[in-house]
Amino acid sequence: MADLRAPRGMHDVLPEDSPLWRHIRRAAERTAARYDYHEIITPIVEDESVFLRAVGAESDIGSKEMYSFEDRGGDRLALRPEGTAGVVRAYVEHGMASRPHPLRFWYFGPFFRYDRPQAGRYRQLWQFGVELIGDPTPAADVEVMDLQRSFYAELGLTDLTLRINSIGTPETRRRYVEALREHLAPHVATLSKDSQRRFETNVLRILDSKDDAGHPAVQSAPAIVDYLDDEDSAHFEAVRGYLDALGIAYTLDPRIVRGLDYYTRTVWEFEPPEAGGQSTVGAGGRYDGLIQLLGGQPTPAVGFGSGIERIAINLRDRGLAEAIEVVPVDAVTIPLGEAGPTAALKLASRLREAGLLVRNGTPGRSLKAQLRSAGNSGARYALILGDGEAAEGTVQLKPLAAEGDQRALPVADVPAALKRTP
RNA sequence: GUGGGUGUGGCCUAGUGGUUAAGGCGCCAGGUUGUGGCCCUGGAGAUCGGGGGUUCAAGUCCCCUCACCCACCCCA
Repeated sequence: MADLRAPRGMHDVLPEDSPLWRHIRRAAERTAARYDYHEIITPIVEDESVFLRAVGAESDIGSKEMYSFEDRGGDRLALRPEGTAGVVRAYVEHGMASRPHPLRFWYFGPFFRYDRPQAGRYRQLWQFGVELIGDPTPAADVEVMDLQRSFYAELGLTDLTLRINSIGTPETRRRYVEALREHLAPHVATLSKDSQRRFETNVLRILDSKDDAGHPAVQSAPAIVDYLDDEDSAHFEAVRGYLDALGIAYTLDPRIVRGLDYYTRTVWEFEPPEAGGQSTVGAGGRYDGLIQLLGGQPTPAVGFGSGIERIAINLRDRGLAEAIEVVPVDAVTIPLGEAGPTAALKLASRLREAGLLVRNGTPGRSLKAQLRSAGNSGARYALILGDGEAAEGTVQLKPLAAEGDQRALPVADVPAALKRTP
C-alpha cells in the first residue's frame, strides 16, 4: 500500500476514466449553449462569509462541512461547498444588475464538503449547474428544469423521475414549521431517536426520515403547499401547468424541504427510479432572496446543481459508459537502428501537422516489443523506420487494426495513405 | 458524528497456527541477427494496511489504530 494517497473522500480521475468525464462535460456545454446560457468561472475559494450568508450558518454545510481556513494575511476563506453563492457574489460585485435581464449562467467544476464519504458522496465533488437571474416568472423555473432534463436526456438518462414541491417564502416556512411541530408534538415519544432530535433542531427533516416514513403521524402531517399564500400558490400552479404543457412527467413530493436556507417557492430533484442512499442526481430551486442577502438589489433567480460523480454512476449502471467513443491512434512509429529515431521523430511530427494522431515509438526496444505495444494501443498502422528505410527515404507501412498488407512507401506518401476513410 | 463489512505484489484472488506467501491478469525480456495479436519459457514486483499482544511458531487468534466500502445522518 502506498504511504502517500489522495486525501480522504477525494479521487483521481485516471486517463481511463477521463473519456466518461469529458463526455459528461461536453453534454453539459452543448446543452447550456442550446438554452443560451454562458459559462461563468468563479474562484474555488471565497471569503467564508459568502457561503455562511448564502447557505446559512445554521445549516450543516455552513456549520460543519466547510473547508475553512485563514490565509497568511489573516482572511477567513473557504473552499466552495456549492456553486450558487459564488455566482451571485460575482453578479453583485460586477454590477450585473445594470445588464439587460434575465442573465443566464452555467458552471462546471469541483466543490468541497467535509463529510463522511460513502457511495456517491465525496469530499471533493464536481457539479454542473446553471443560474437564471432576473426572471420571476414560473416559465423561468420550467426552463431551468427543462434544461436539466435535456442534459440528462442527451446522456441517455431518460428514466430519471422529477419530483417537485413549493416551499413558499421564509414566512410560509415559519408558519408551516410551527404547524408541523404542533402536529407532531403529541407523537414525539413514538418517533425514532433521530427524529426526536430533529424535532428540536430541524423539524422539516422528520418528513424525510427513513425510519419514520411509515409512521402515521408523519403520513398525516400537513403539507407545506397548503400553507402557501395566494401568489406562491399561483406560481406553483403555473409551474405545473407549463410542465404538463411540455409533457414533462413529475410527481408532487411534499417532503422535499432542502437544507440550504436560500431556496424559495419551487424546489425539485431528479432521481433514478431505484432510489438508494445518495441517489439524487441533481436538484434545483428558486432563490428569490439570496441576491439581496449577498448585498444586491432584491432580484429573483432560479437554478440547479447536478453531481457529476452521480451521473457517472448512473451511466455506468445502465451500461451507457462503454459506448463512449475514443478516437483511435492513427499510427505508431517504430524506430530501429541508428537512423530510425531521427526519421521517426521527423515523420511523426509531419503527420501530426497533417492532423493525424500519432504516437512516437521508443527507440532501443526490440521490433517485437515495439509491435506488441503498438498493437495494444489500438493503432491503425505501424510505421517501421530503420537504417535501410532512412537511407532511401521510405517507411514500412504495416496495418495493425486496418485492412491490407504491409508495404514500403516513400515518406512523402504516408499522410495520404493514413487518411481516414469515412 | 453513529453503526456494520473489508484490508494479501499495479489489479483480481488462494492460503485447516507450522519450511523460502501460491495462482491468474497486467508489465518486462526471450523463443537466433527486422514483424504484434495465439502459444511457450524466464524475470521484476508483497516488510500479508500499521502498531501492540498471545504462542516454540501469526497472513491466520486477541486488542488498538488507520484506510476503503456500505448504511444512518446530511446533501446535489
